Amino acid sequence: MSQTIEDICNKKGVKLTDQRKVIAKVLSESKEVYGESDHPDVDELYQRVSKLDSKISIATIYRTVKLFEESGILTKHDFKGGKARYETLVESHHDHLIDIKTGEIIEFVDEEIEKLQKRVAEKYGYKLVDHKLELYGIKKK
Amino acid sequence: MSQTIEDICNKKGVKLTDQRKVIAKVLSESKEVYGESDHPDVDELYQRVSKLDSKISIATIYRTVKLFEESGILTKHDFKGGKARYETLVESHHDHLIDIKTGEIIEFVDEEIEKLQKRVAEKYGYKLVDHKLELYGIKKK
DNA sequence: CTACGTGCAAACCGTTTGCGAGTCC
DNA sequence: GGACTCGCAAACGGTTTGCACGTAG
Repeated sequence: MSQTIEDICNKKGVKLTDQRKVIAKVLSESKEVYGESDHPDVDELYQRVSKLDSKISIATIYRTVKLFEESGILTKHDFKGGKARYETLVESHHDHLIDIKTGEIIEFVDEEIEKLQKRVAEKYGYKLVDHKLELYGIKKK
Repeated sequence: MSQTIEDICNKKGVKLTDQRKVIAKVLSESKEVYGESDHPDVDELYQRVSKLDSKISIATIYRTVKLFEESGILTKHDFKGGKARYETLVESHHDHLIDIKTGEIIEFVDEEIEKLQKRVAEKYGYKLVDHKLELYGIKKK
């Protein structure tokens, strides 16, 4: 049922080169290997990819990541700290709760907030096409 | 009642040099001159400042903007597009609705969303210390 | 004299790009 | 052959920083 990155590439006519296959593999393994809330930046991806094929350049990572983003495989996040971070797109949309101490990320969905956002946009005469909600918190002991 | 940027600097022990006074002036005039939803980036600030004193370097703008941010005078936003944009801190918190066509920014507050955010954080055992909500929309005709 | 602020230019860092070489059809 | 992809190194753009020179106390 769930389609692989390779499936999506085929469907969209994106050529699957060896390098892209390696990157796709790293991406699809991300969540399993590195935890559910894995949001690697390009540098991290580069390092993970390098273990499988040390010949792949960081420029290719950048190009592929952009390509995958345009194909709807990845989403890009500009969290605090300059570096863009990526995650594989899942069918269900979610927002992020970020631990300001550890950087740990928790994904969540809140239907009520979603609805309210739409309503706010409409109140100002806009059609909501996208949104970003980030909560920053400290873990209670 | 409302304190000026200079007041805040005095209170915090931030030395008010000539350059900083000019930058403070530009900032406090921002909303009046350029509209309520003025969120200039460093480059824009530099240009506005240059009109008053062309000797002030862009490095000083960067340093002052960072200083003011730390003093709670400005807030920094990392909207889409690489450049950081700033706005003078107002007592009432608000979020942003951004027109993806024109870049126009509408500020809004929604108490209900605020409350829900707090609740979500708590659900995961976190104390909410900050948040960012950006809505991206298209104007309806 | 000491501490700090500034202007300038160089460095920095994440990201993009031009180019020559390679690959697939 | 033509279109595309890659690795490399250079370029880019926003931001920071080292340094020499003020300037204030």
